[in-house]
Amino acid sequence: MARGVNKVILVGNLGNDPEMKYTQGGMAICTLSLATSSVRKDKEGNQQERTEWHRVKLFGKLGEIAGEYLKKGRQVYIEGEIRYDKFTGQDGVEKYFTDIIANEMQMLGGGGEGGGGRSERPARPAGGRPSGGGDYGNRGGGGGGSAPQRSDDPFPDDDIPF
Amino acid sequence: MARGVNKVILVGNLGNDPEMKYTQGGMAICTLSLATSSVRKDKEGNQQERTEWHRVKLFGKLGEIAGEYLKKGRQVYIEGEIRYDKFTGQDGVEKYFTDIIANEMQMLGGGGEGGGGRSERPARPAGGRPSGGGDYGNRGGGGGGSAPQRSDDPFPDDDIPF
Amino acid sequence: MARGVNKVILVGNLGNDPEMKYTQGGMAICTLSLATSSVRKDKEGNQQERTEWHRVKLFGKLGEIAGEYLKKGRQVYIEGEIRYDKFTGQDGVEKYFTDIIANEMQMLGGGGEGGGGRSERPARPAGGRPSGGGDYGNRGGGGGGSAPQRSDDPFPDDDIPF
Amino acid sequence: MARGVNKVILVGNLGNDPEMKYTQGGMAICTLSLATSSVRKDKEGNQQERTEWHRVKLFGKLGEIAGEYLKKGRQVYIEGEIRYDKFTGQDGVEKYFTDIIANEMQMLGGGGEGGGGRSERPARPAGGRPSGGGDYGNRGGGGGGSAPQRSDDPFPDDDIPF
DNA sequence: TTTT
DNA sequence: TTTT
Repeated sequence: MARGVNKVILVGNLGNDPEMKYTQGGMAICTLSLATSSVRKDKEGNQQERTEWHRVKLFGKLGEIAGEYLKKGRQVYIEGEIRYDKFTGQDGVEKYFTDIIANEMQMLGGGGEGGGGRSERPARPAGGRPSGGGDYGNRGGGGGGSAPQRSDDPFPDDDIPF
Repeated sequence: MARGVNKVILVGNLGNDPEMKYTQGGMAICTLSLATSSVRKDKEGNQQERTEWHRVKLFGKLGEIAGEYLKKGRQVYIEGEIRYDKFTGQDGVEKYFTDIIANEMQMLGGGGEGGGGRSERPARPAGGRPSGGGDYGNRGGGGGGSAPQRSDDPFPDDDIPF
Repeated sequence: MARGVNKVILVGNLGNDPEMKYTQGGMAICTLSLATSSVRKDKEGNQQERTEWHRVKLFGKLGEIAGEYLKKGRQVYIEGEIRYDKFTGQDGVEKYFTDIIANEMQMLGGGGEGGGGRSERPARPAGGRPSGGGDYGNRGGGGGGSAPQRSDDPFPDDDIPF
Repeated sequence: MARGVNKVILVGNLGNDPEMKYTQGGMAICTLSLATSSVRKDKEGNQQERTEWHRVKLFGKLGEIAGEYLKKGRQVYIEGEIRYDKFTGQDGVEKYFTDIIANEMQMLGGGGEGGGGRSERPARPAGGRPSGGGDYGNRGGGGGGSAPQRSDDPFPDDDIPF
């Protein structure tokens, strides 16, 4: 449920390979550094390029897929929401972070499913449980089997003609 | 899962009260007629208004909420996807329909929960099944509530669009 | 200006080469056939694929770029709005069309600028005037030269820090 | 022009009246504090509400309209892009800011044009220049010059924060 | 058929 | 700091 809309849509390229972490419960947390750039003219009429680097987080099953298939340089579509966080460091200084919490991801430019091949990174650490379960960032995360790559399903029940 | 992105975002006003139907399995199908209009200048520089009427469908729990709380004239935010359908009438003529299949809905302009009050329309026909937990939009679904249910012909009435 | 929001975001692949037409005033009208598909499980648990074919129109400068650089099979990002039209044929039968009127386009998957090379299609017919002018579908469409590939500019004036 | 997509869509309520500033050139800069909140269940199954406060900036004509018509508490639709900035304070400490740069705005919930009445704040400071035609959002702009341009290396690699 |  |  929501009071309001907080939606982000990004198409960009990865500046680095994905970074993987796992919660104690074994849930994947994948962090991407994603560049979107645009060109405009400044006051003197010169071309000016500006790049925004987005910190994108993908949780659970979606994070695992991202960690397996994405690599530095790849182009990706991300849909999610903005989350602002504040931490106070040991030095007592407050630090602010802005993350994009993804709820959908699409690899672009071909190579979709098997395309470039999986990375060598292990998909999950020993001891992790089969994901899916106790998600806390990923809305939905289909309990069951398949890997929908999206956590919104417009068809809640399945007796809909398809 | 998806190969591609098909996303629609609408903010508009209802031209009529929602229309409710139910599958044999008891799933709600709510249809909205939603207006979005824009003004531009034509070649002569005159203000020209144009209104698009979107046919929006909401299924399941989301459809029930829409049917209960929305009314003619209300402003609403819809997120969903475009679906094109073709039916051949008894006269052999093909008919084309474009629907927006909603996966998120937000009532706008206050009155959200108790606001204008529920409509008098019955929320569900006799025999319908109870409809699970309370959540706008249906990211995820799964987990808690109602079980999927089979119906032999999910769309008994639906060879009559509109 | 608008009373409401009517926004579409698509990522898909072209089913065909772009079709080009030109108004009497010389403005380009480019039509794309764009596929977005999704996979779900039906009631029996089988994978079911469904593809939507969107008819996308790009006007003016944006249409010329599309006509030059896009080709059958290419993946593209489109942002625009839905427009419903009704025509009555010579047989007296009403026909309905749904178009996506693009206001932004991004070629995906590399090959952006020079990528696969321009198509052989002429960019503009003899006698056409240098485009840009008499737009009727394209909001904005910079009168003069430049090729912004987007018609929204968040920086209306240029004394903005960049 | 853009290499990538950086798009934000927000529907929320203003936490305060808009703040207006003006550049030396007289261009308006309107800053909004916009709340979007969502409710989910935490691990214990309790309802947890979380609110994000977005800092939204609107420039030029759009900023003037926002400054005149918006007020604390009003609900608004914003479309724009994310911009990350870093400033170094006089104390030598780096500070990070995330702004949403709006390119479209829609007041929601009625009261659109004359609704609540204009605020008492002056619309523009003395010396400001007049600010062009009247249109919400600013599709269009453009006019001027240059051709698309390639940048040699769009991805200067990995001097990326985070 | 809505809304401002 | 908003809203329901």
